Amino acid sequence: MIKKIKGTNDIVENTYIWEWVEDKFKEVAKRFGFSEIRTPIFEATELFNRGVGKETDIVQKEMYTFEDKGGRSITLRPEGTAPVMRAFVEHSLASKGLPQKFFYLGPMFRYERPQAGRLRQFHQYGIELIGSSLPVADAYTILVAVEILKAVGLENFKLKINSTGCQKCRAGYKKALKEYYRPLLNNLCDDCKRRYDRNVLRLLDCKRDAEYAKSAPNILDYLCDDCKAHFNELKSLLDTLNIEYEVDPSIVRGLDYYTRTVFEIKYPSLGAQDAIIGGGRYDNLIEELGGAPTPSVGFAVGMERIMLALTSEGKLPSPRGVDLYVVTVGDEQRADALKISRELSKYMRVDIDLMGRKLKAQFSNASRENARYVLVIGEEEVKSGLYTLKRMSDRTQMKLSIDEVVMEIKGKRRLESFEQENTTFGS
RNA sequence: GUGGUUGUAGCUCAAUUGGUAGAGCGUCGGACUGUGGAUCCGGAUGUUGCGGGUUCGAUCCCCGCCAGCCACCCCA
Repeated sequence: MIKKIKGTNDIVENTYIWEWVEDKFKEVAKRFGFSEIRTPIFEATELFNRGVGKETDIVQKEMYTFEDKGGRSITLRPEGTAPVMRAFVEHSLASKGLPQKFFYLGPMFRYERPQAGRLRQFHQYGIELIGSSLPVADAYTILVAVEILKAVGLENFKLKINSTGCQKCRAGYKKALKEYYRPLLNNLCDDCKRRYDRNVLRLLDCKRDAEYAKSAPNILDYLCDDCKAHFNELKSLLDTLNIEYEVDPSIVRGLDYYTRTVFEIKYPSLGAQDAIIGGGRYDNLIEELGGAPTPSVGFAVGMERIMLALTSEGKLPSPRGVDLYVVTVGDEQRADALKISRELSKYMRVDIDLMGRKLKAQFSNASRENARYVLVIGEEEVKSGLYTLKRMSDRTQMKLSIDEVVMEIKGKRRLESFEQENTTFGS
C-alpha cells in the first residue's frame, strides 16, 4: 500500500471544520479591510535566504529545496511573509497607495521531525499590513489576531509581546548580551555556544539554559527613544482596546526580519507546540528584497494548532447534512427520482440513493447523513404528482407537489392545500 | 537532526512463561411486503506496520527500516 509521506496529512472527515475555520478567518480579515493574495507555493530559494535570513533554523535545516529541470534552485515556501513582500515589490503595489492589506491561506513546508501540531506540510493563515510604521498598525494587527481567535470560539489564549528594537538599539543590546554570556560560555549547551556568535538573541529562548536568560540584560532597557515610544504607544493602544497582554522580553522569534514589535499568542494546553499565532513588525524586509523602504506588520496562524485547540475545548461545529434525501420504493422510479433531484438541487442540498438499496436501507442512509427531509417516490406519487415528504425531526409526513416541497423545506410559507397526514411509522 | 516510546480488522482494544488471532463499535444483510437513529439475529474483512534473524513453531524474542506519539532543537 502506498502511504502518505511522513509529516503530511489527509483531511478527509474534518473538511467541514476546516471550511468553517477558514470562512471565519476570511470573514474577519475582510471586515478589517484586508483582501486575499495568492502567491505560488514554490519560490526561488534566494527569496527565503534573503527574506527569512540565512542564519535562521528555517533556512539552515528546514527548507524543502530542490533543483528544477532548468537548473534553478527552488524552495517550497516555509512561510508566507517573504512571498507576499516579493509580490508587493514585483507588482509595484506601493504605487496603488499605502497601506496595502493582505491575507493569505495555504500550505507551508518545513522539513522537521513531525509531532502533534507540527507537520512537514502544514497550513498557515496570515495577514500583512504593509506601509505603516505607526504603533496603531501594530495594534490593528494584534486586534485582528485576537478577533480571529474569538470568531472561532477560542478564549484560553495568552498574548505575549516584546520589542526587539531597531538595528540601532539592537546593536547595543547584542553587545551587552555578549558581555553577559561571555563568562558563562563554558556552561552553555552546544547549540547556545554556536548561537553566541551567530545570533546572540537566540540564547534568550533556549529552554535548557533558561536560568541564565532570567538574569540576562533586558532588551527593553536598551531601546532607543523612538523604539521605546513606539512600544509604549502600542501598549497603551492595547490597553484602550482592553486586550490583555504580557510583556515578555524573552520573545525574540526565529526569523531574522523582525524589528521592534514581536508577539506570540499561546494556547498553553497544547503542550510543546503551543504557539498558535506568531507575528511582529518587519520594517526592513521589503528593502531587503529590493523595494523602497516600506515598514510592515503581520502575523501567521497555525491552522493545525487551531484545530487542536478547538478539539480540546470542544468547540467544533457539527456537520451539516443535506436538506433532502430522495428515496424510491422500487427500481421503476429511479429515473423519476433522478429528474426530481436535478430540479430540487436548484433550491437545496439534495442526495439520492445510488446503491440500489431497499427502501428501509435508503431511510437509514438518509438519517445517517442527517438529512432534514426524505422525499418518497413510489408508484402512487409518480401517478398523482403528489410526493410523500417526511420531516425527519418529528416524523411528520405530507403529500406535496414539487413546488410545495420547495416551499416547505425553504420554510417560506405554508400553503392551504397541504395535506397533513401526521402518520408516524416504525418505533 | 538527537533521545524516548508505540504500531494487532475501518475505529478502540484483547490474546495465559513464544503454540500461527478475538471482542465491542462501525459496515452489509435479515426479522420489517412503501419508512430512519432503538432491539434481536446473521455475514464479511487481518500477509498482527514492512523486511530479515533465532526457533520445530514468532503478534510475543533479536536486528534493520517505515510511521505515529512525547521531549529536545525550533516554531505555526
